[in-house]
Amino acid sequence: MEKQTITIYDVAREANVSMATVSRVVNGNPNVKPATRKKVLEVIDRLDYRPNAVARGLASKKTTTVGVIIPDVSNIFFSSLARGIDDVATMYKYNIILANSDGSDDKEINVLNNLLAKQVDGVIFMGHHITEAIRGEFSRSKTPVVLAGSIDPDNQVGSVNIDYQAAAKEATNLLAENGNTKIAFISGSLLDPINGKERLTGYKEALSTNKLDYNEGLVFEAEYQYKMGENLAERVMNSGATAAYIVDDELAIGLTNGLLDRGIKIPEEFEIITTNNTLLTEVVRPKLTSVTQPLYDIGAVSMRLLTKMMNKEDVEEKTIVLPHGIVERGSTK
Amino acid sequence: MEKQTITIYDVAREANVSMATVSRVVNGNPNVKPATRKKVLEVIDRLDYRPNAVARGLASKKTTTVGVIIPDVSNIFFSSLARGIDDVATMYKYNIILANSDGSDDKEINVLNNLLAKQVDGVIFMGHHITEAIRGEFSRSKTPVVLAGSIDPDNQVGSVNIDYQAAAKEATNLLAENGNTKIAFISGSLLDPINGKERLTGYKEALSTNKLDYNEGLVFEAEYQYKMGENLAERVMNSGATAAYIVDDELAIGLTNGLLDRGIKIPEEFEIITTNNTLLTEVVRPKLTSVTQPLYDIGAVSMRLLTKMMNKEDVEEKTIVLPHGIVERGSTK
DNA sequence: ATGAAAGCGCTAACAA
DNA sequence: TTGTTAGCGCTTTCAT
Repeated sequence: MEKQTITIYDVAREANVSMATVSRVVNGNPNVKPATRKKVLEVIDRLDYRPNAVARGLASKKTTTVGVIIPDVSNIFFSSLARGIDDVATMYKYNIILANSDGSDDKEINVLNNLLAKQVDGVIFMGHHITEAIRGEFSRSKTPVVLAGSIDPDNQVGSVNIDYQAAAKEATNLLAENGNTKIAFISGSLLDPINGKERLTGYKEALSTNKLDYNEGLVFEAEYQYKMGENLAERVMNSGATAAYIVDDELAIGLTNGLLDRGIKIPEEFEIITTNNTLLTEVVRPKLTSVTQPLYDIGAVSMRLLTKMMNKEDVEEKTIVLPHGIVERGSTK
Repeated sequence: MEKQTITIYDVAREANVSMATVSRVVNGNPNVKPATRKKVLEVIDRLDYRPNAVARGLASKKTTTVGVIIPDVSNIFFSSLARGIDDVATMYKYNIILANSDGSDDKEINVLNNLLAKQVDGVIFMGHHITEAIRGEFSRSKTPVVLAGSIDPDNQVGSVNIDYQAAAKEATNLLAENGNTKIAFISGSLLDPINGKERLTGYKEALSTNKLDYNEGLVFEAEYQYKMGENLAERVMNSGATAAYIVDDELAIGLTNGLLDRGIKIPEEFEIITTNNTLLTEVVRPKLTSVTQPLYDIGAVSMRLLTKMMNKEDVEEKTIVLPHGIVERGSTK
C-alpha cells in the first residue's frame, strides 16, 4: 500500500494527449483547443490528479512560497502582522513558511538560510534591529526582502512602517500639554533603532517644544512583558514621573496594574499613553490611551509590496510609511 | 545579473569528486573518507554552496516541511499552540507552512489540498469541528495528520487534547460548591463537539452531582470575541445566574468588564471561571480564576507525535490527553 | 494546437 | 570508499 501518486503522465495517457498539453491546461495556457481542454479536465477530475508543487518548483524555479521570519508568533503584535501577511499571500496564491527567531541574531541567520535553501520566492522579516550580518545575507541573495515593522538603516530592501518619530512626539506632546513636566519614556532596548533613534528623538523633540528638560533618569528600558511592567512600577514612582509614554501594550498594562495596585490613581495622579492599540488596551481599567498603528495593514502592505518585487514590477517606492493616530481613552486626562 | 546558483555539480568539479560524494557529505553519510569529506566541506564553504531543498524534495520525496492549518494566528489561543509546534518542528529540522482557515469548512479543504500539493510530510490541524469532508480528505491522503486541540470523532488520525469533560465538571463543581445554584454555561458553538459534547456533559454532570437542575436558559452560545462578552452581560444578568463557566478568555474578560461596568461586584455578586489561562486572565481586575490547559505543550506534543508518525515509528497511543488544572484567582470566592 | 525532449538539482540504487 | 546512472514530476523551448 505505497503512496501511488498520479502524475501528469497518467493524465496524459488517459486523455490521449501529451504531457505538455496537460501541463498547458493545468497552467491555464490559452493554446489548447476547448475540446481538448475539456477532455483533459475530465480525466484530471476522474483521477483526482493534483500537480506536484515540488516538481513544479524545481522546473520553474518558483515555489509560490514566501518565508516569514518573526520574533514570536504568540506575541499579539507580531501575530497581527502575520495575519495581514497571510491574508494577502493567500490572495496572491502564495503560502508562507513561518519561522520564529526569538529575536536572536544567530537564529535569524540560520532561519534565513534555511528559507533560502527552500527556495522561497521572497522573505518578509520582522525583527527589532537589523544586524550587519543579516543585512549581508539580504544583499548576497537575490531574493526580494521586505521588512515589516522594522527600520532598514539604508533602504536596501523594502520596508513598511509608520512614522515612529512623529508618533512618539505627538504622544509625548499630549502628555506635556496636560501639564506633566516629568514624563517617563519607557521602551524596549534602545539599541533597536525604532526605540533608540526614532522614538527617543520624537520624545526629545516634544520635550523641547514644551520647554521641558531631557532627563535620563526618566528613560527606562524593559522587556516587552507584563511582569516587567509590574516590576517597573516602583522605579517609575520613585523617578518622580507623573506620566509615561510606553512603546508596548503588554508592558503598559503591567505598569498600569502595578501602579494601581500601589494605590496610584490613573489618570488623576499618573497618565499613561501606550503604543500598539491591541485588545489589551481595552481590557484594563481604565482603558489605555494609545498610539494606533495599523498592524494588520503593515503586514498586508508588506506582502503586497513583496508580490510586486517578486513579480519584478516597477515599485515606485519601496519604503512605505503608513498613517498612525492616537486614540484617547481613560488613562489620560 | 541572473541568479547564478551553485549546484552540487560545481562543488563536485572543484573538489575533484563525483556529485554522489558531495551528496554524501552533505547528508552526513559515514561512507566518506575523512580527507575527502574535509576537502568537499572546504569547497562547499568556499563556494558558499547551499543545497536546493526543492530538488532534494523531489528526489527524496520528503520536504521536511509540515503544514499547519490554524483558524486564526492572531488569536492568542492558537498562536500559543503554533509556537509550541514551531519550536518542536525546529528541533526536528522541519519547517512549517502556516495557513489560516478562519474556521471555514471550505477554506480548510482548500488549504489542505494546497498543502498536500506542496508535498508536506505531515499536517497539524487546529479547528473547532472536524467536518465529514475534511475527514474524507484526511483518510484519502496517506499523509500523517495530528489534531491539536480538536476532537477526532473516531480516532483515525492523531490528536492531542486535555480532558475537556473533566475540566468542565471540575470548574462547574467549584462554582456549585461556592453556593451558586444558577450557573451559566457560556461557550462557542455547541456544534463544536468540545463544547456541545465534552464540556456540556461535564457541566451537566457537575450540576447533577450537586443536585442542581439543568436549565437551557442558562446556556449561552457566543463568538470568542471581547465585544461578544460585553454584549452578553445584560442577558446573563437577566437570566438570574450568579456565576458562569466560560470556555474562552476573551469572552470571559468581555463579560467581566461588561458586568463590572453595570455595577455588579465580582466575585461577591457574580463568580466567573474561564478556561484558557492566557495572559488576559491576569490583566483584568479581578484576575480570573481559570481552567489551565498547557497550550504550548499541546502544540509541542502534537508536533512530536507527528514526527513519530512521519518517521513511521510505532506509536503506542496516538490519542493523547494532557493534564489540566484549575488556578483560583480573584473572580471566585 | 500539440508533441518531443531536454533539463531543473538532487537522491539512491547499483557497480566498481 | 567512490563513481555512474536513473529517475523524481514538472516546465519549457523547439518543432511540427
